[in-house]
Formats: sequence, structure tokens, C-alpha cells
Amino acid sequence: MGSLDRSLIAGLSVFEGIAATDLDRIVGQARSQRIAKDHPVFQQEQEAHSFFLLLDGHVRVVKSTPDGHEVTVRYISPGELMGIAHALGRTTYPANAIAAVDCVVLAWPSRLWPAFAADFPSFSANTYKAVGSRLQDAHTRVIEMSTEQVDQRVAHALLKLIKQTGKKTEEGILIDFPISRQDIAEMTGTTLHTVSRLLSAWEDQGLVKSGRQRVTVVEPHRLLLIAEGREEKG
Amino acid sequence: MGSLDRSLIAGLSVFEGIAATDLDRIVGQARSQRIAKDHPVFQQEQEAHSFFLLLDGHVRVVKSTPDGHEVTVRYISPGELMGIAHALGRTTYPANAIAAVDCVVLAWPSRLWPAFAADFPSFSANTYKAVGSRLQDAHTRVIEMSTEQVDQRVAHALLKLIKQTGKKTEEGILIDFPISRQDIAEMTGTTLHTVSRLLSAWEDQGLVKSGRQRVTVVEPHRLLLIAEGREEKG
DNA sequence: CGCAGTGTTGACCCAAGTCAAGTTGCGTGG
DNA sequence: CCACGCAACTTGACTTGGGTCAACACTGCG
Repeated sequence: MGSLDRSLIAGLSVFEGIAATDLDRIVGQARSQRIAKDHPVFQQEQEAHSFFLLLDGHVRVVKSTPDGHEVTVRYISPGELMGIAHALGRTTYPANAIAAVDCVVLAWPSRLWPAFAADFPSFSANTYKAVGSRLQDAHTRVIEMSTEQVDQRVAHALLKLIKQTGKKTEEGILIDFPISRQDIAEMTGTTLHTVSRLLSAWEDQGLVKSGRQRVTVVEPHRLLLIAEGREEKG
Repeated sequence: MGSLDRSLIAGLSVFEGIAATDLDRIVGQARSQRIAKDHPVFQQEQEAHSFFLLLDGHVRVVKSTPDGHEVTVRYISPGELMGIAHALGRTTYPANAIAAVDCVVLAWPSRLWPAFAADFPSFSANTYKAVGSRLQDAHTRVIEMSTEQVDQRVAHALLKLIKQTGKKTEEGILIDFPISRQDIAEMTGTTLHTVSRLLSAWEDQGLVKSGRQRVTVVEPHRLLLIAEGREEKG
């Protein structure tokens, strides 16, 4: 602490259109925090004391059902806000947020939210824009779950992941954090067995390369054909 | 037009905490509009020129996919806002809104949104709270689609509908607008055939009574058992 | 009266879940 | 540094929920 400055957040889309001095004031009230891999940033049902900005790493947002199922809602990438329960009139977090790798976050006490929203209208507008696109995403998920086959959903999930966090390698586009078959199953509403079979088949066709907690998409274009249901499976 | 007054909106939760004179100013800028059954209030991809408050009736919000599937996102009840694309940074409507019965709505030009939000903070807070609960709902839908069997999803959908718009009759709780097997299928990601079979079976067991575009839930409690997967199907 | 929209039911089939038995590869402690 | 153990992954065999296809029945409107 102490050495936080506006360079950490300048240039992020949520803080677009905010003056440098205001950025200083905002950052000044944050506390920086490191979260070790597999540790929670916040937990479902817990009092929403803070909201967070992910500076570095990747966070998996998971909802647990009473009967023991886990559903991955989304992955958070650097630069995104999370735990903004308060902005949406909630007092508890709606899900668990787990660090997929070692992470660095900024945390602000939730009670600062109303003042931030009032003092920096573009901040609140940007935030609600982000909320809007999450709502959009959630509806897209519902539609995918309602109308698509498992192979299409898994293909869509991989495409979203490489778009969000893809890293070019000489083999293709790598998903840049450890992700298991089980994780992919929890994102797509299927089982690790089915994901494993699909990835094996796609590997045979040269579409992807995958290993232990690693997936590289070799041919995004053909994967897109599968996602859109335009390619018959061989 | 001309005779709109604050009594139309006073008491609605979105307008909670707003002074009477302000309510007058708000209503004064609205235009009242009737929408005939099966006609659109607004349409997917259309420029979001207005946002709406449903005064009377029921509106079905539907997303159409490129390949011709229709997914019902939600039903709107009197007192709820809709078409608030602008508040979420969108310039087009994300879905079709169709009047399930003859409806009456208030419409405001979208360009008024920023002024409303700035002048009536409790209005914007209430709205975002509503958005938050829609996001919540959407996530719940995703979880249901991922983890529940069709019978559970249909049971949940019926329970949500009677909670939202149920009307007590001597037979049970009636869903208070015309709803077809197809409509229920589009809410739950299944087919009209499966819905028909389920309703027939449940009717045999005395759980529901149903007819042409009419569903009455006779035993909500037992339906809840099915929704939660705690009752084996006989 | 006829037809179009809605609903019912039966027969069949297949995508994907379940169950079961491995194999592979990484991290840890001896 | 090796080997032990476990977590991650693979693959086969089998089962089944619920989708598809097809035929028919009801009902209220024009």
C-alpha cells in the first residue's frame, strides 16, 4: 500500500472520461490485495463489504446450488470490476469468485459506491454499461442452453475464452490460464466426460491441441463453424 | 392524452421515494399508449427511441435467433419498466416485446433518461435494483437450464408465473393471461410436445388443471416438490 | 361449416449422461 | 532424484430423457 497511483487504472474502459485528479482520489481510497491461486476473492451469500477491480490474473465466478452442482457464470479478466452487488441494490455477493491463478485486485469499501456514482457520472454510466453487457451475456447463455447442442456450446465457450484471454503461440491461440475439462463442463452445462470426448475428437481433426489444464485452439474458424452448427461432425 | 396524472405511477416501487410534484413532472413527459394483443411494444434491433412502463396487461419478451428459434426471456407485469436499453448503454432493443393481452403503457423518449437519472437518484437506484434482479433471474435461468430436468424447469416456470401473475380461483391459482404449450416450451427450453405430456400427467395427478391457453395450478406445494426434484414421478 | 391454431398421444431414436475401468503426468516427501 | 499418490484425463459399454415424426382431436372464429 501507499504506492498506488492512477497509472494502475488510467486507460481502463470503466474509468474512461475521468480527470486525472479524480483518478488519484479514486485510487487513493482503494486497497491493493493479492489473492493466491484457488483462493476466494469473495463468497456467495457473504456480506458485500467491498467491490473489486481485477488488476492482474483471472477470476472464475461460480454459483453453487443447494444440491451440490456448480455452474460457472463467467471469467473475469484484468480491468474488469467484480463484486458490484451494491450497485445493483444487493447486500450480499451472488456468487463465489475464485482466483484461477495468483491475482492482484484493488478493493474499495462498498459504502463508497454511492459517492463515486454521484461524483463521477461517467464512472457509473460505464459501470451500468458493463452490467448491461453482462445481462446480455447471461441472456445469450440462456439462449445457447435452450437451442444448441453440447458441441456447439463447448465450441462457443472456447471461442469466448480465446477472445477474452487468448494468447497467440506458434501452435494456435492458447487459453491463458489453467482450465480443466471439469471447468469447461461447468461453463456449458455438461459433464467432463462429454467435454473430454469432444476435445479428443477435435484434437484428432487438428482443430485444437489440449493437455492437462491447457487448451489451445488451432483453427478458430472451423471451431466457429461447429459453434454455429454449420459443420457436420466427421 | 392530456389527462395523465401521478396517480398512475404513485405507489409503484420504481417511483418510491419521489416527491408528488416530481411525479407530476415525470408523468407529464410521458405519452400513454395502448397496444393490442399480439402487437409489439418494441422490436429487437430497433432503435431504442423510448422506454416504457407497463400500466396494464402482460408483455412477453422474446429473443429470436438467426436460425429461427424463439426464446422467451421473461414476462412483464404491470408496474414494471421495459425497454430501458438506454440505461444500460445500448442504442437498440435487445429483444421483441409482444403484448400477451391488450395492454396500456406509458412511453418516455429515451433522451429523457439521463435527466431523470440525474434529477431523481432514487429513481435510478430503483431501476438499477430492478436490473440487478433481472441479472439475478437470468443467472438463475442459466443454472436451471444447466442442472435441472425438463419437468423441474417447467414446474419452476409455472411457479414463477403464478407468483408473478397468479389469480386465485376456486379451482386453484390461475395464470392470468393466455399461455400456450408452445409459450411454456419457449420459456423452458423444451418442446410443446414435452410440455403437453407433462401437463397431461400432472392433470391426471390432480396437480394442475389446464385447457386451451389456460393453466391453473391446483397444488402449488406438490408442484414445488417436483421443481426441487424431491418427488419421483408416478 | 370449414379451417387454422392449439393440443394430445403414440412410436421411435439418438445425443449425451452414467457407470466403470483404465492411463497419464505432476507435485511432494522420503 | 525417484517413486508414490492423487488429480486430471481418456475411453468403452450401456442407458435413458426427451426430442422428432406422425397422426389425429378439439374448439372457436370468420
